[in-house]
Amino acid sequence: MNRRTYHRASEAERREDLIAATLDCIAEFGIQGATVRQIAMRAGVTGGLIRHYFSSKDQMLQAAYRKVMAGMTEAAIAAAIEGETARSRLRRFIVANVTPPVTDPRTLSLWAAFISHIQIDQSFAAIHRENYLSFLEALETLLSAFFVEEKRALSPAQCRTYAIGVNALVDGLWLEGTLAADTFAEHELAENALISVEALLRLQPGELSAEQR
Amino acid sequence: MNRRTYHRASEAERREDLIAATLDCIAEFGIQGATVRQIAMRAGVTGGLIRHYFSSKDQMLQAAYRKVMAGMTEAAIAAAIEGETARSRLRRFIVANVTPPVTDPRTLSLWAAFISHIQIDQSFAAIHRENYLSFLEALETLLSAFFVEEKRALSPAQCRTYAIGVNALVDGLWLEGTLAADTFAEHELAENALISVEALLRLQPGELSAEQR
DNA sequence: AGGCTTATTATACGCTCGAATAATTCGCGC
DNA sequence: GCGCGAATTATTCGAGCGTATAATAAGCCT
Repeated sequence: MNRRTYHRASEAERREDLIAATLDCIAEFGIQGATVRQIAMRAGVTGGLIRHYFSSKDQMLQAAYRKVMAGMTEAAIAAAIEGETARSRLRRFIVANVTPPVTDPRTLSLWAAFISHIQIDQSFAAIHRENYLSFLEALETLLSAFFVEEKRALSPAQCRTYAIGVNALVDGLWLEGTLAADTFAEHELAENALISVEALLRLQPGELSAEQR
Repeated sequence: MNRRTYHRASEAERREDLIAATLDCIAEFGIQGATVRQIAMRAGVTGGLIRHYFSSKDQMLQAAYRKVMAGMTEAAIAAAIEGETARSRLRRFIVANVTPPVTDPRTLSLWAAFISHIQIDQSFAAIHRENYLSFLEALETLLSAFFVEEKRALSPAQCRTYAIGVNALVDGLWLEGTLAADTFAEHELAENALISVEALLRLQPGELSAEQR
């Protein structure tokens, strides 16, 4: 009757491990293949432990969804705040969203798996909405600061319209660039993104895309 | 021992029914809920029949994926060819892609479910690639004809870059508009799409978006 | 150092899954 | 109108699912 020896981990640590394992399984085998047993094996524990940390498998999936979305927006925002001017911050934000690690087949696969569950489970819809709005707001803030810096007057409504358009463009390029990654060279996508955004905002060519000003 | 009475259908008819039932199940219960038994029940047959028409459940899923994608592109192309000028055809194509039935939560849910399987199963990747390229080509053709009509010289490379950008924008607006449908009024999205595309192509305001010219 | 809490393992249960096979009934060709 | 091929149903199988519960060992506290 030799039981497995094991290590007692802290709650935060263990939860994180389980969520990471969940994402690994979804990315590798799809949401169908992310079974309690597979996830537990990946995390190096036995299946029963999952129910000790999450009241159901579904709750664990929701936590995993939050993790994916947080990772994506945080990466972009982290890149943005490094910029010194509003122009640079906007530029960095856009580029980060069409550059690894955000453009990553695994990330896309995870994102899509959860998106397809929005219709089925309202809890996922709420998580999506939360993240969508916060992303849109971040973009709107960057845009508005940029226009102030450029001394260009812009109504809030106009700014919002721009934010929606830029958001769509960035999302779309992210999709294209990740799904057809082999079609685009590394920075080709980023260049296209900057040129497209500056056109969208009716800026002068180079006003946003040029390396230095 | 009363067996169910049944109707012998033609192969094409039966396959179509089964695929439609498959999509219904995926949309309603997710890809996890699209089980052989559920699908069969939805189609009004028994489970065994599926294996009579498809060598495996996976093959049926692939056929279903093709169906979804074909439906989306066909709807947009059908709208486009009704236009009398190149401008009108481009305009119609764009609007169709951000208007029902293309912008439909069910369609999005199906699309996302399959996208998330691209990484897992190469067969799905091939189907995606096929459709992406054909969509991009259709868009490129429309754009190129439009620029000819406008007597604006454009290198093929420039045209391709535009096609990639417009494709991204349309995809992104489709995503946003469907996922946050309640945020946008019916034609708000279409208007935004036209205005954004005309900015992207560096056209004069109204050159594409205005109702009449 | 030894007891107590509890994180973790182990095992079992009832259900549903995709697939295979056998039995039946439909409907076309003659 | 009947026989025969094949479309369809019915039934079965082993595997794997999520969950529940009991047994166990890890490691902090005093």
